[in-house]
Amino acid sequence: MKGLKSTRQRDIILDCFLSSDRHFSIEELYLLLRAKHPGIGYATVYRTMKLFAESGIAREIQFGDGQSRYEHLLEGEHHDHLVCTRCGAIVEFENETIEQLQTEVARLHGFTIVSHKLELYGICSSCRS
Amino acid sequence: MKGLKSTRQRDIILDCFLSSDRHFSIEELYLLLRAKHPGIGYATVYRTMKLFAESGIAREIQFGDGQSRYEHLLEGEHHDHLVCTRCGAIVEFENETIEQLQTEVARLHGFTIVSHKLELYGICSSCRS
DNA sequence: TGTATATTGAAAATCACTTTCAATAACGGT
DNA sequence: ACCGTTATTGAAAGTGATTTTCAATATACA
Repeated sequence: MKGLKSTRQRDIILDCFLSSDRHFSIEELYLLLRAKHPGIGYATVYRTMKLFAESGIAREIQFGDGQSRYEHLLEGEHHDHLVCTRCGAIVEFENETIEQLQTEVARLHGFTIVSHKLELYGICSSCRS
Repeated sequence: MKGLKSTRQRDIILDCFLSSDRHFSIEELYLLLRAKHPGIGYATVYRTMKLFAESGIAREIQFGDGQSRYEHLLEGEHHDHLVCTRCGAIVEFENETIEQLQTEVARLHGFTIVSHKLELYGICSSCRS
């Protein structure tokens, strides 16, 4: 891993983080970790996830609920999110056409895009029925 | 204004907010206000902007810098943002095709969209040169 | 194995907001 | 204009998420 020491805590956190597809908040991850490994500190989870984000293993996302969440970031993969505002369900999607249009819009305004954030908020089918 | 009492403070804040096209953070707005009107309190600015957002005069936006910002919200108007990560410049844009594609993506996943957030982060032309 | 350096956990600190509460100001009726 | 009711205000205290501090401990490498 990119210049990071391998420590017991980091191994445990990475393991837990990778073993689920959830979009973890630190709080959730911390509680889950504590269940199996009572010794791990709050600050360590924060620090470690931040580190993972910096080294490209994880991506930090915010859905406006006041907490940062982290998701896996696989090589070169990119996706956006659909968020159900009723039950909190999160669906990932990719749309190449939208991405192209974004680049085009940016170009028209003289910007070179580095990254983007697209989130669609709505009601999922099970909440609607 | 929608059931809101007109007070000296609200008039001043609204005036200041509307007199600029900036995407104000509360902090910025507060400091600007203090210059002319030393008596206005921090909490009042927070409360008032939140109120403006609820009554449809302003829209709250977040660019991931940890602070909420507010922009004017004109009747039924909607736009997204290009943000320069170097100088912080913000450009607004609209793209009907992207909006349509979003609705389509949501439909495919069984979602009914209520709102969305699209932000493009990059480097603007003057920062690039 | 020794040692320089990084990491850890607990607690305190910070940051952006929100709430509390007593004082003050608006609004509506008279 | 005056009064009473109710909303709004400012200062300070409180929140909740995240960060920092610091002494103790663990890791990597000579």
